[in-house]
Amino acid sequence: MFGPLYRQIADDLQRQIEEGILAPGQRLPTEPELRAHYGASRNTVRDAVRWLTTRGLVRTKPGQGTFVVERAEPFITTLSSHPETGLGGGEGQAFQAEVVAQGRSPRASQPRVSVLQAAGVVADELRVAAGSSVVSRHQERFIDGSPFSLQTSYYPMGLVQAGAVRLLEASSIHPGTGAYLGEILGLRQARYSDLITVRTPTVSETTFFELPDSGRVSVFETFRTAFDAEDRPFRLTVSVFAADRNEFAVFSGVVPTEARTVRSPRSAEAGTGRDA
Amino acid sequence: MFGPLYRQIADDLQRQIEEGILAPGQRLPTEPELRAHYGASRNTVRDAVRWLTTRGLVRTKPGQGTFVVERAEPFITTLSSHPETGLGGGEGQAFQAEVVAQGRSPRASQPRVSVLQAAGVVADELRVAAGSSVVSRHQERFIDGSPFSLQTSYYPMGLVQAGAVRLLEASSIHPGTGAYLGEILGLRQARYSDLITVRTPTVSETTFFELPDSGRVSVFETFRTAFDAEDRPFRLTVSVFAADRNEFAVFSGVVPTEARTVRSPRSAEAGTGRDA
DNA sequence: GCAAATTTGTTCGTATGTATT
DNA sequence: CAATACATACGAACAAATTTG
Repeated sequence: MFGPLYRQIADDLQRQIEEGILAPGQRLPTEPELRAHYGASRNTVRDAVRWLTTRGLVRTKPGQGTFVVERAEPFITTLSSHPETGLGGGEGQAFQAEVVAQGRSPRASQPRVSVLQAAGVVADELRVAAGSSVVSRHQERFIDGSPFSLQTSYYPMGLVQAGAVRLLEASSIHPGTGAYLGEILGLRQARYSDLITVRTPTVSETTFFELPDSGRVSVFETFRTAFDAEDRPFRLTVSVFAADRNEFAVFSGVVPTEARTVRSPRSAEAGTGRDA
Repeated sequence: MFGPLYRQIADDLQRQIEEGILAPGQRLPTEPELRAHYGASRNTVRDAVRWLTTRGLVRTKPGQGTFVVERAEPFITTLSSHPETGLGGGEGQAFQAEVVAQGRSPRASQPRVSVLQAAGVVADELRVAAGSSVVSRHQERFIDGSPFSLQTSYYPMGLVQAGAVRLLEASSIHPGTGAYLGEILGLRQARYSDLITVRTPTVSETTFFELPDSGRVSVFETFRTAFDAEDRPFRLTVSVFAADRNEFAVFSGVVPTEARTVRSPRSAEAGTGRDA
């Protein structure tokens, strides 16, 4: 046996978790029990448990115990546009449809609408002057009751002045904001570009997604800029997803409709030539 | 003042880092110095430093000290296909071109070629029987000398039997494997699908990417399945990237060539309505 | 509703080991 | 080899959260 004692204990517990001896959701032995079992001090067994916590294998709850984490079945969002609707994953109607298609149940909060001054990415992507007004529409989204995404769309105030006054309504626009803009202004989403990043969550995101306080789970942040037929940007949508329960699919080229299904590769990890 | 003492110390150090009082690369005060400064025990200042370590703000080096981490400029990989070449980011020639276009310097190791039995995702995606032979071509990629990605492509052995014997060569295939398959077998990549996931790194990935041992930085894993004109899969490419220095872009719809540039939104984060 | 028991969280102290300069 | 700096390990006490009686 080699390495520090706390690592040996952590490795042994990790092995038990991976072999299913300690099943997901199950409580680990308490600190005094581990202490007796491994003949180590309390601080050392706590170091071992912390090692597992940092790697997301277990979660400690004060007053209750330490539990093996249960991994949620990842939800797959399609980022490329659907051939017919031109809509990509996560957007209004596409979100609802995609969730239902995966046999799960979507819910979205009423939008929180505000008018603010464009700055940073918002001004850059919408190509408006910094300080000019933009409409922000923010929604919280849930799947099967669990927090799924935080989404904020920004529209230049010019769209409202041109007649799209419902952008300021603090309620969902049926059948969809895109359709509404097409109807009122003849605006058509000709293309869009997505940028996907991963970063550490903010405090409010940690709260919303119920992430562990360790900073271990990061969030996906996608920036989607939509362009009209004249290639002018008219919307920026910033979405945030928890990285531990979301995956993204992208299709390129002509895709037969029946082929547009994906499943997570996680359930069948063997055979990729990875090490253990 | 509220919260545990170690958090107060950690928050104060974090503030100093964010305000630039402690610049990237700079050494933090030593444990005895922090101990004197904050009037806390050594274990407590160590808890504070660990808090920062877990969140990736600092890095401890035995015998040297604790240092503020320097964040590498993120590299952006385009996942959607290029209108002309049909190639997506990360693939052979596209990788070289994209890196150079961002003003950086690419390098790839010679491929490690092996023949193995298909299993799991590989068998599923290539639609071959589990246990049948597949060719695996593995490469390590570097940008500006830093480890960038681990990439493994899997081809059904049937392609070799049909005449594409160079797939077994343990050297790069010029001008590209895709072009070679087109030349020899008339195989054309009509479409592909990508799946993007984030997971914790394996041990060998931690070594290759020189990731902190804290398990904090996760890796992107992309699964790209390429299909021919008859919509049969002929290649699966699994790529792994460090999540702390990579981003992905996706373009949909008709995209003017001059619009196909992206920059990271990280440098201009203000104005997205996020909290601090 | 309250009190006791259980379980993890925080903080101190001390000693020794390992890596680097 | 010596000095410096972080890593590991032990012990002890009290606090906070939760469940149970």
